[in-house]
Amino acid sequence: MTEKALQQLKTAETEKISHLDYFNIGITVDCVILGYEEKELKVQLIKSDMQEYSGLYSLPGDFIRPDEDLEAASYRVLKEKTGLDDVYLEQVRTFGNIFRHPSGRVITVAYYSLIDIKNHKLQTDLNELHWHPVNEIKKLAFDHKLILDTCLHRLRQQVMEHPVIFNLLPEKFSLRELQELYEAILGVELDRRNFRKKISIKDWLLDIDEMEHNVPHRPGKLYMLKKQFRNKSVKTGAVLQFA
Amino acid sequence: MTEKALQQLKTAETEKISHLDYFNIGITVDCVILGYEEKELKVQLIKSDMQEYSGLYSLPGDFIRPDEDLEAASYRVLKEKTGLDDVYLEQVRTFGNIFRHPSGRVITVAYYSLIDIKNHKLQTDLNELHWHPVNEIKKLAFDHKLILDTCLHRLRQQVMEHPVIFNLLPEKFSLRELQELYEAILGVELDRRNFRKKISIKDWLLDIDEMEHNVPHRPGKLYMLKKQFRNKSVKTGAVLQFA
DNA sequence: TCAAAAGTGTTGACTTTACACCCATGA
DNA sequence: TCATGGGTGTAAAGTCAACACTTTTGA
Repeated sequence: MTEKALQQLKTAETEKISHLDYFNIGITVDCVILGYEEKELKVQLIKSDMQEYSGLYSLPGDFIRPDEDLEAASYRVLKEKTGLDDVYLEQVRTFGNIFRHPSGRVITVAYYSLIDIKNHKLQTDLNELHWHPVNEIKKLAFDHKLILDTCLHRLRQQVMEHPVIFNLLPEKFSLRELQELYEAILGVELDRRNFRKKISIKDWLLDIDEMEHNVPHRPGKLYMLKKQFRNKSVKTGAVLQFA
Repeated sequence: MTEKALQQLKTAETEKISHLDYFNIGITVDCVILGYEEKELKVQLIKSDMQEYSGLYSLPGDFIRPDEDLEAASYRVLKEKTGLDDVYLEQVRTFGNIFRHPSGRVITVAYYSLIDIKNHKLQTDLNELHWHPVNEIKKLAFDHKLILDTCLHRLRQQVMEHPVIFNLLPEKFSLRELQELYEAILGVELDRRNFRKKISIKDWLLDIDEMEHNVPHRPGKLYMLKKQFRNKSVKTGAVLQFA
């Protein structure tokens, strides 16, 4: 490369200046925080504090700080809203329609996370966030209904392929609880015998030789997810298919 | 809601001002433009014009304009680089590590698109973009190798579930070409008889009663993708599984 | 003793895989 | 006539879906 050609190359410094005009789009993360309780999938929502969407709920989110990674921003939102940090978190999609936010041009990166609602460290009264059954949500502020639906769609794909669903359950759970959770997420009924066969083939579970307590019927065995499958984001794995 | 409470709600106008500090992150789209030629999957790359990455290739991309949607930005990049507009395009993931770009904080939304290289409208000499076989790419500027790999991973998922692969082929193609393309993308060898059976079950193809020409062997029949499957982005569909 | 859920196998239907021969064409 | 790929079916293995009865516990 000649010296002249070298001079014509942009440097980080010159490009920074020439592109300053474009540094005027806001960028946020929005978190679809999902939990499971009373046989229902629930999501954390907050009353929108924008006049334009007064009365509607919205997803928790925040602007990304210039010195923070995308994942760090969504972990920060999660930590601020739930008090939890060691949670499953996954990027789903970025939403950037021009008029999606009344304050101006704001592009948002959507994440979903899976929470064990019964976790004793979970603090949802820190804020004005509350759990809402996802099946009862008809309308949200901004494009948050679309974001929620996109995350739920992704979640359905993920639970069929990876052992992520366990992030929604307590450490110890029965096969009935697990099956009911699959049914809640997928919106189908599953055959108990076939379900147990398929789960057993996966070899995800550890039989801890404990039983349920305080159930008004014959107690079931309790299981834990094997350590090697306790991931906080998806890498790879085999496919799980139900009838 | 009381009048006082109403006054405490943010308006779009007040929020815009309070958040101005955050409007200092650059946001771009990067396009993984894929084509298929000589039994190889290829991607369009340009010599990086940044001194920091001198000698390396990078993906085409550009800053998103404040008045343009994400998809519009990636279509614009595509149109500028290839001259094509009616192409398959899909968002894959957003990359936003703090130091991914030497010019400053730049978050990029990655898209991949599928191009018929033999399309007569394709103009790749408009720019300094050229086709590179994806299997020969070891290193790219920025985090573009990671972006490329992520897109290829998504592409492999998509071709198993949706009839998107046809965007890489000419309008009329033989079953051999189609099978070789699947093999190139998935990196596996497929059994010819089983492949044809599975494709036939999908009922994606129209037998147009034409034959190949100028092949040094018995010519095969030509097919077209049925109109109802000619989508320029993925919606839904059944799963295709190979041996 | 009743209600509720736990736990457990088999069969038939379907899907997937492995595999080989003759045919049509161009060189 | 040779080389190349086109075109086609079957059988065995594996997977999936449907289905019922006995057991255990708490109330």
